[in-house]
Amino acid sequence: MTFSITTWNINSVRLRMPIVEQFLVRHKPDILCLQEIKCREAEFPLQPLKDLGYRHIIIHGQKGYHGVAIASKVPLLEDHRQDYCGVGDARHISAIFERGSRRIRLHNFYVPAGGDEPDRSINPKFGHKLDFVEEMKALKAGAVPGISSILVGDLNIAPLEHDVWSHKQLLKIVSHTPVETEGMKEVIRQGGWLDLMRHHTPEPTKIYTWWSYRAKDWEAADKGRRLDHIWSSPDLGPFLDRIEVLKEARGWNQPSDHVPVTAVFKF
DNA sequence: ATGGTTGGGATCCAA
Repeated sequence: MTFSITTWNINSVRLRMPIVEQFLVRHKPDILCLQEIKCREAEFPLQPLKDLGYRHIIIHGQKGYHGVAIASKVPLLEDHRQDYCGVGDARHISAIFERGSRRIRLHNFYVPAGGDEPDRSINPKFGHKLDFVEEMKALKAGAVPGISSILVGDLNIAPLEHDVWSHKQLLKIVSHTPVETEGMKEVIRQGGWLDLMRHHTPEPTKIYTWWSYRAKDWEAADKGRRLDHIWSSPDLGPFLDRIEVLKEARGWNQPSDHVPVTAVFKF
């Protein structure tokens, strides 16, 4: 039995439904996790997803900013939304699903970008990001015996040297500063998570999932970063068949600045 | 060292 799950920061789901549908028709993941939907729950375009077989949809929306959603072909059980940092942002949604005899807890995150200045004393947005990451350290992949875990999302941190186009040039750039990358490594270590993308494609192979809108020619410059992630509890590691980073989606009409990342399991 | 683009929704903020 196979199972596939995609994470994609869509940067306005209403504007980008044409490419969401294009992706789903071509790639048919069992579950699609979206971030930055930038709409309220009532404004979310449910019908096009239901028409493609994604009948189980849960949304944590917000007017204009942030927002996360899970669209699934398999039923979603025991869903909840956690308010990280207690500021009322829609940045997390979670559910349990079943695949064969397995029960899996899925978390979908949109971690704060953190602003431009990597100093919390002058940039509160960077402080918010660090606090958010600190709170994520409590999330344990093996929290409930008999239930596996998958964590996906736009985590807005590129933790490893080969997760960015230039390690040296990005050390003082928000998303790759040591306090962020060490924080993320602690979230992984303390939570007992497995970084599935690096399990499949170890360093020093470069992996990017985001290319800035600001580059004149994103493809020629290729100054990307790995900001989007798929983690799991270690028990699922042996069943990972492949990871697909759909770089071509960055070149589609009216693209997101992030591309879809898919994990395919063979159980 | 600087400025570059995009989206939402309001004429600026966040990314």
